[in-house]
Amino acid sequence: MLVQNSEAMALSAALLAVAGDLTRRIHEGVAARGFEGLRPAHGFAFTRLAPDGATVTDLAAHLGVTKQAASQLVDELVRKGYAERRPHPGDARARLVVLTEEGWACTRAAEEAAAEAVRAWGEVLGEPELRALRASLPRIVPGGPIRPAW
Amino acid sequence: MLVQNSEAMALSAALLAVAGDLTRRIHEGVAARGFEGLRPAHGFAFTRLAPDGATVTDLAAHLGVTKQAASQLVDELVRKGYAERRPHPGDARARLVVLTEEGWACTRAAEEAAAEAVRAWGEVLGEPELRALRASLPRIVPGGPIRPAW
DNA sequence: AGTATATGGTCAACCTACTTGACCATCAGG
DNA sequence: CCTGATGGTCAAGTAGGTTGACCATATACT
Repeated sequence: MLVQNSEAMALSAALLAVAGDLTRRIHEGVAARGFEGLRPAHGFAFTRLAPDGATVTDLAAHLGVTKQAASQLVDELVRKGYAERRPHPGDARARLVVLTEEGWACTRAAEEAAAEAVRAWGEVLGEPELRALRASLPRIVPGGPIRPAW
Repeated sequence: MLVQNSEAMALSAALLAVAGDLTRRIHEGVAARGFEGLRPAHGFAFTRLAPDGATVTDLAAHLGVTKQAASQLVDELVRKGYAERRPHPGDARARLVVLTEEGWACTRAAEEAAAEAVRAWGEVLGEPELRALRASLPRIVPGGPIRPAW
């Protein structure tokens, strides 16, 4: 029992360390590609806006914050030229927030940075272990929202 | 290349989702065991204080914040009865922050909550995959500090 | 149709965790 | 001893979030 708990803590600590490292690497990689003044929270917003845009309320639910906070975040993205608010087709109350071309470029930069980080893992672990990770992790929290958690 | 990037994103997203889920489960598990009013950041502080205590400056470095912020966090832990400041043996400037008995109880609660979460993973993945995870993850960021990262 | 209620969004005020800057006490090296 | 570096706190400012009030539009119910 004591051993089991300490094993669980070791696994948990390693996971959180890797997650922290990944977040930092993506953030730095994005900044290094010229997209500055962005925080990780913006990245999580991008993942929701990317496909077809989203409403402020959708975004708030995705990020786990109030819609007021989400609205402020959108303000910031709009001010910096990464997103824009358009009228919502089929609901005059709502507004559809979509990425600008600059927003898409930033999304691609984040993907490149993530790929770099994952390549670094591959060099340490080797291909088979990396594939095992790729197979295991998505099964743990299947539909899990990707958002800041602490 | 496009495939590689999107694979990397899928792996990254899964990892962040698992990390977020783990953080949430530990937090809720600790609260469910009667330790309320604690944020995840406090947990990260506990992991540093646990062995033999630490100075405020040590703690600040561990958490990646200023020593003033660390000091405020210690104030809070002291006020809630989880830690206490003692004179530092061998350095009259410094003060050693150590866990109280309540602090140790909370640490054990966090370990139990983490063990519960990991057990849930085991039920989804099966023992072999879980062991593979336990073997792989610590190799990615060997000495990585466990701290909030976004 | 007509009213009532729910929903999307914003404005304003407040809260909290963190920062920067100044400062004091103590340590360590000449 | 001085002198600079280090551990720690106090005070004030900032950033990102919250709660609460409010308007416009959509949806449901007679």
